[in-house]
Amino acid sequence: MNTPIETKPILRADARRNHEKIIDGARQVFARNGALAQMEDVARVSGVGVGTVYRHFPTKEALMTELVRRSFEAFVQIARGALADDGEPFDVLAGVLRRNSELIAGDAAVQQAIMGAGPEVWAGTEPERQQLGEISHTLIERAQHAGAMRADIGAEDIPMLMCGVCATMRHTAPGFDWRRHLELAIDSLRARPSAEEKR
Amino acid sequence: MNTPIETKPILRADARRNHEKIIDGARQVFARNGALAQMEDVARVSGVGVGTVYRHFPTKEALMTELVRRSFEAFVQIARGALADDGEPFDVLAGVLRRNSELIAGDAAVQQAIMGAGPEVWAGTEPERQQLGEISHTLIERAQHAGAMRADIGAEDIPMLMCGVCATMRHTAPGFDWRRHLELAIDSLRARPSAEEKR
DNA sequence: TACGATACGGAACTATGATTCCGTTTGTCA
DNA sequence: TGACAAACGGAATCATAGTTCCGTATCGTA
Repeated sequence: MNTPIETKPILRADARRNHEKIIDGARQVFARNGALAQMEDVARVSGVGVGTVYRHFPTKEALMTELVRRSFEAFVQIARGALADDGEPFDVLAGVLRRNSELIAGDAAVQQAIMGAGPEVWAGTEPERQQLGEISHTLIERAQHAGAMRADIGAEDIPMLMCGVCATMRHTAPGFDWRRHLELAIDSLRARPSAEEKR
Repeated sequence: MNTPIETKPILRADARRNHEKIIDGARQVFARNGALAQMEDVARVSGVGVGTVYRHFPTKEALMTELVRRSFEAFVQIARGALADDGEPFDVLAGVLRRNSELIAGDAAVQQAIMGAGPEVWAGTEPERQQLGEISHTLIERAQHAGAMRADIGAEDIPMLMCGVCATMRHTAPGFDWRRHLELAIDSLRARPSAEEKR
């Protein structure tokens, strides 16, 4: 249970180069195919052999986890930036959701991760989700304080709603429009003008 | 392209009996495991051999499609029943969503179908979705006429929102509560008391 | 009851795709 | 530049799960 000071072993130049190539290639393949991405495809698109992919990532799931984790870091950055935005608090929060949704929309693996497919991937993003939760909490409090947001909304509602929007992103049938779904979800967070008596 | 009068060949007694056993068994297995259900499991739970399952359903997907189609029939029944309900129109619609959601919550295969996993399954429920759409349309019009529902909501928004609720059902992480998600979705359909000026 | 058609069971076959293994190549350093 | 460790490539391996096949059992009928 003690952490043995994670000494990353200093990679050889070609290995370092390949590591980048693999992450770039894998991002493309996983963004398009989500968890169905195939390691052979990752290798081909990355311009290396499968063996090399496995030298850098022990399993497919570990690779996917790393990719998703990086995306979550981006979401944290965007959310963190919004903390400094002194616009109307509800709109600031809505803006974060809209911007992060645009990123999510381009990556099937991230969509699946948010939807909870794959426990390992979900667990691997714990720290980032933790941070997102704290930032959301602040943004929500501000919006509630300004009277623009329902008082009974908590930070934990946001991932749940985003999970739903992700499901719509994955749906190809006509009538499924994730941007519309997102706007409806955002509207569901708004305070109701004459509903102050909500228990 | 002509329909050759679908003469179902009159099954032998044991075959008819097995057909029921398979549907019952498959319902259990698919309800628990969704599309990950295994044909061997279906056979075992049904008390027949795999060969027999395949005699009755040509592929796993065909079996799943039939199961999901039957569930959709139940949704249609519930929705149809609501047409005769002369309660407050918005609540009538909300009631349909709540009751159908309870059914959906118990069946992973149906959740996945609604989320659009598997084009064949989705396509196989076309007639039922068609009927649901028509009924929804009526219920929505009534609620809008009563002034309780946003004017810009259409029948096609319902499956989209339900798709989102299904995603939450499948999520096991803490904080994901599909009933809460559903209530938020329902709230997003309500007319805003002082938002008559919505363009 | 005997016969032929139907239906059954489950072992065997296949396809797919993740992962491993090992002979070869490349980078680093003395 | 030579030696050795590190890293590579990709064929081979392994596991899983859908589907097929065919010898056997059962049903319906004359």
